[in-house]
Amino acid sequence: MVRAPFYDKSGLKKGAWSPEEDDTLRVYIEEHGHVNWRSLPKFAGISRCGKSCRLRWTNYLRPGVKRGNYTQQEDDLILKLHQEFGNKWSMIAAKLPGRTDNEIKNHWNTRFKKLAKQNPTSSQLAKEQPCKHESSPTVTSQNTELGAQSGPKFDASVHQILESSPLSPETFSSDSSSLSSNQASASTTTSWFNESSGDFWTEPYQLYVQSNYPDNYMREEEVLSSPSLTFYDMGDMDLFNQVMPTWQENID
DNA sequence: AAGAGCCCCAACCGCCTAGCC
DNA sequence: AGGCTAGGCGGTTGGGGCTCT
Repeated sequence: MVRAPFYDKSGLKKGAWSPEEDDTLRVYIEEHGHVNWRSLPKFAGISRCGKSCRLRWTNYLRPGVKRGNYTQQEDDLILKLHQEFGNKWSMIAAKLPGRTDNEIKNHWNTRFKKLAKQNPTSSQLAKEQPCKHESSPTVTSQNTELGAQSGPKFDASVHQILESSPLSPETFSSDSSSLSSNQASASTTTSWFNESSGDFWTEPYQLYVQSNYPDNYMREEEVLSSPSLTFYDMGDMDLFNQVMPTWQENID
């Protein structure tokens, strides 16, 4: 499951954490806090880099960290927040008490790969319907490229789902992703949306939103009133539409 | 039963940003 | 203003466990 422990050139331990190391780190942080991660391992007597300690603490040892089994509310909320924030896992995690960005990221990746695989209609749609981002030449060329590179149907459906994701073009390209480059393509995407017609695209977003979250979750109105709910949120409705039925079935 | 392939997730890596000098 | 450092973030990888054949 995890990498086998080993020591790097500088003598720092890497790979899986032992229970003893966990205890040492937990006890030290509970007693002294974590003012300086870089010097923490030295004072705590752990042969790890500070970064590794921070990660272990935030993702595993920190009190209140929930593990496994996502509730339907959490799944729904992750979907919703991903529409707003894209792959900003830390921002999504901030709205999900007890969940870490790393865990949500893993959950999203594995869950959506699985769902995309289970939903053959999405790959069918990719063939039969023009890509909704077609107005963007850059994205279109990338789609073609990706389609050629990846053979299996599975990949096509995954790509289609992820293309609908806010950051998808850049995320899937070989270039590094950035918000600004996404925002740069906003105008083309928006123009596509404005030109489109049909019930689906005019359906209110609320249709897909459950309003019965506990108070500690982000409230629906908070999401809807968010100024960042712009072009890509509506673009992501495609993703939502494809995945939600399967998602719900799996949960039920 | 056993080998192959896939899934899942902890951990790592590289980059970016904020803060300090 | 520019360089340095530490912390944080998102993407990727490694490998044990699970499922399939």
